[in-house]
Amino acid sequence: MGVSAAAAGPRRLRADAARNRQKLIDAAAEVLAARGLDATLDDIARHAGVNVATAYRHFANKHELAREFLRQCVDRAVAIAEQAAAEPDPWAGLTWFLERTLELIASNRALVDVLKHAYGAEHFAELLQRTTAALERLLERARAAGVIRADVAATDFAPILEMLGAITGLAEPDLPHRYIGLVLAGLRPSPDPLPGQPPTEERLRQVATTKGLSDPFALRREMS
Amino acid sequence: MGVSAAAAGPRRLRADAARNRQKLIDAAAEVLAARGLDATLDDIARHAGVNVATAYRHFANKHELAREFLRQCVDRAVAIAEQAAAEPDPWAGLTWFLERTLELIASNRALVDVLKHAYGAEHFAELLQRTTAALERLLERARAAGVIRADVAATDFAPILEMLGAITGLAEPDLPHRYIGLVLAGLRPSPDPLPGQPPTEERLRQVATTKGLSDPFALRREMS
Amino acid sequence: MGVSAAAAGPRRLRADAARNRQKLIDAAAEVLAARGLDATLDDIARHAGVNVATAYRHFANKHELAREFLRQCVDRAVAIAEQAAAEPDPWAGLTWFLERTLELIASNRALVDVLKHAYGAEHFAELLQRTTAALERLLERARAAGVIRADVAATDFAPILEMLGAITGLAEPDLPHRYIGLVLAGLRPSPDPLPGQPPTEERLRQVATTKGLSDPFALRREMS
Amino acid sequence: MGVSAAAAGPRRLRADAARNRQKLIDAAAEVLAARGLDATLDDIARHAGVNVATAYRHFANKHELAREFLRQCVDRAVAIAEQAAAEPDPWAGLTWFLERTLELIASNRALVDVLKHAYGAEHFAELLQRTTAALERLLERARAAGVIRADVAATDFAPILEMLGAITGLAEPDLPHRYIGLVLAGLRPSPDPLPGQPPTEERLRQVATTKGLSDPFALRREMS
DNA sequence: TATGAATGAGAGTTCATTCAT
DNA sequence: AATGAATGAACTCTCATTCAT
Repeated sequence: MGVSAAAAGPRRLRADAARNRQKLIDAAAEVLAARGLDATLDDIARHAGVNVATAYRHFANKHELAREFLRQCVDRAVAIAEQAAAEPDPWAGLTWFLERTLELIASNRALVDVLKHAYGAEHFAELLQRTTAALERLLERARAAGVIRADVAATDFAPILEMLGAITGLAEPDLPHRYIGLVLAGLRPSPDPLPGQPPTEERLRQVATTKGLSDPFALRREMS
Repeated sequence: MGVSAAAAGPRRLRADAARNRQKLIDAAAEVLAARGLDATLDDIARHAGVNVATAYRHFANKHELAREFLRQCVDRAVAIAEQAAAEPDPWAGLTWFLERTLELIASNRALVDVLKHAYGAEHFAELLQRTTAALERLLERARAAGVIRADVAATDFAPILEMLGAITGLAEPDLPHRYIGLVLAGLRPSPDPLPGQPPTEERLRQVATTKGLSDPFALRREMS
Repeated sequence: MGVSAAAAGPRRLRADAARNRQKLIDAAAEVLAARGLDATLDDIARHAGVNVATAYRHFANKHELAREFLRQCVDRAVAIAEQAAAEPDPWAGLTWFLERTLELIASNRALVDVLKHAYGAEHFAELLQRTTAALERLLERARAAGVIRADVAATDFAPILEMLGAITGLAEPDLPHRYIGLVLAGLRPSPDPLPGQPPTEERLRQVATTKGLSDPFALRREMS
Repeated sequence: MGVSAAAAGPRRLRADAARNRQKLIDAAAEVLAARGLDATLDDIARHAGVNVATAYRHFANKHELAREFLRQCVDRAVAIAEQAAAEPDPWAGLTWFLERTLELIASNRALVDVLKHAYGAEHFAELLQRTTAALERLLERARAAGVIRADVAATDFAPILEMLGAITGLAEPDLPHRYIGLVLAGLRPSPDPLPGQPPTEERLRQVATTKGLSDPFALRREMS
């Protein structure tokens, strides 16, 4: 108790600075969602009601700001997985997990959708890593209850979420819901096993870093 | 008759002009695939071995060139659907359809993947429209044979392909294959119906134009 | 004869482009002279009556434009040295060499003066290299005539010119003239030898690249 | 008496404030020497271990801080001149004067060298003014001893130092030394007088303010 | 008094697009 | 019809300087 409770993050920010920082992240969410990764930092800053230079005091560059926003998304997603794991009925938990997570994605869909290209995949991987334990517990119970096919692993949910994420927002609420249903049907016990093996965590990490260029300034220019 | 009889299509091009046009489209495919939508028209033109201004003689702007490329992809996809419909075993036909189409997507994945954000969805819709008849024949036979659930429609395949398309390329060949399997499992007959209704064609068209901004210069700038 | 006479430089420029290119170099001379290396490319371009982007078509960046201007200076200086070497009276030739060269420097003094810091020294070195032969012939004759001290070499003139260059312009014409006289007096035959040895060409080259940072973006940022 | 008696100088500073002030000047010396005039005030302040805003409490702006540093250099140079004037052998005194002064310049050469362009010349003038008396005494004795040409005046040493200063640092120690020797040889008695007259103090002052822009924000922007 | 944060005003560079040859 | 050149409009990022604590 006492003072220590407050001493959390790195380098306690001044009250107004912290406020601006969050305003920027929120603005990033909105602006990036609306206009995609090409939105200018200037616009984001204006939307936040601060000067661009202020954005640069808080984030090394445009990409860092976007990354920070994704980081907050991941935190929220992890919370969802953990809450789902606590659900008594494992199938209900799984359903709830997919729906809530996709709802989260949908609420800033354009953003996540766009960001995935530049560096979002690594966050999906991070999401998975931080989610694996909870999901595994859930799957274990589901398998025990015989409500899910035996050959699905926690790591399968990274691709599954990415797949479903791609159509989240296709139409406000109902359409994606239909395909969550389709996927859930595919997860039911079945005599025909799924082809291949679930991806290893290592593999997902590779995929993420291959797809979302870690250095967004890589591959440029041609033969000139 | 005479020469004029041949001049059917939109403004018969001189042989070399037609060649340049296709060179540009091919270059677009390669360059956009490698560097994404941000690749400059100048680079694409250089890659094609022509001058930028020449590109502008053929395409109103950068976006039209990209669209033209997508149009050619759609043509190839339609051909796949029609061939699938001719397959005697309907389930095999369906499987083959999904695999071939995703293979097509994968082969210029980076491109399609990237373009989807800016104006690709409308092409998925177009793909669907031009595919519906063939797919419907296939589904009809599958339903009759009892190998597929009754509540799936041809229009469901637009979202399904978009979903699977999102992970095509996640890892060279096998990983996507696993989730095609998952989706196919979900398509098998089942007592639990899918939630909601298949999208109408009209709806898919709306979705497409909402998502892929028809005017890429829309929603720009703010209160300035 | 014939067409070939015209085919000189690298990549024959279109007439107007060549004109613009020279306008830019001239503008650079004036603007850099007046405002130093910090003058903006935008100002230079405006002064030349063209758009900044046009400047970028001709020069990779601000530094290349400045370098190009210096290159032209060096050419003119080399011509002076060669003309001086042709002078029958070696002492008169030497005097003439120093005066003309410094006059040249003075005429865009602020520029040279400023540029020296960033990358000019390398041009002084180049100047020397391309001048050495002519100067050496001149010195040889002067030594033979006994009008100059024996221990001065052609390579000494790089530092000497830099020294005198530093005060060229201190006041229009006469003041520098006085110190050219002082240096010439110091070059007269004398029983006391100069300390040390004349610099080797190799050494001058090192000095030049040490002083004028070849990579102007080197040494930046600190411990952050 | 009492506290007030001590408050003589310009606004007696609190002990810690005075310490910060000097820390800033020292940091300026180091940082400007290392990175040139373009070093940011922020970096200088960080190097000094204080905040930028603190720098602004002490100095009106970046340029004032740089000037202050130069002022301290001048003080040290004046001390050298006075010590040289006390040397019994006038030629040895002169030699010692040039060498020590250039050593001083060399030790923060990059700095002096860079600063000269922006506003340093005025300090050379100030240096001269405060040095003239001592130098004149030295020259008087040298002329009397017949070891120096009769037509050199104390005011000639401003340009001479600037000249030599320009190559100080060309290579660590020896190269400049060689040209000090050259200049000293030129100062020896000679039948041929130097061209022109030594500059008047008035003139040097003009030169200084012409060259080192007193208002660094002068001549900016163009016809816009 | 000293600090952390904020800001306005560029600077350099790039690109889609249009003109002149 | 095709090219080389030109342009205007941005965009990212930096810095000297000023507020608010």
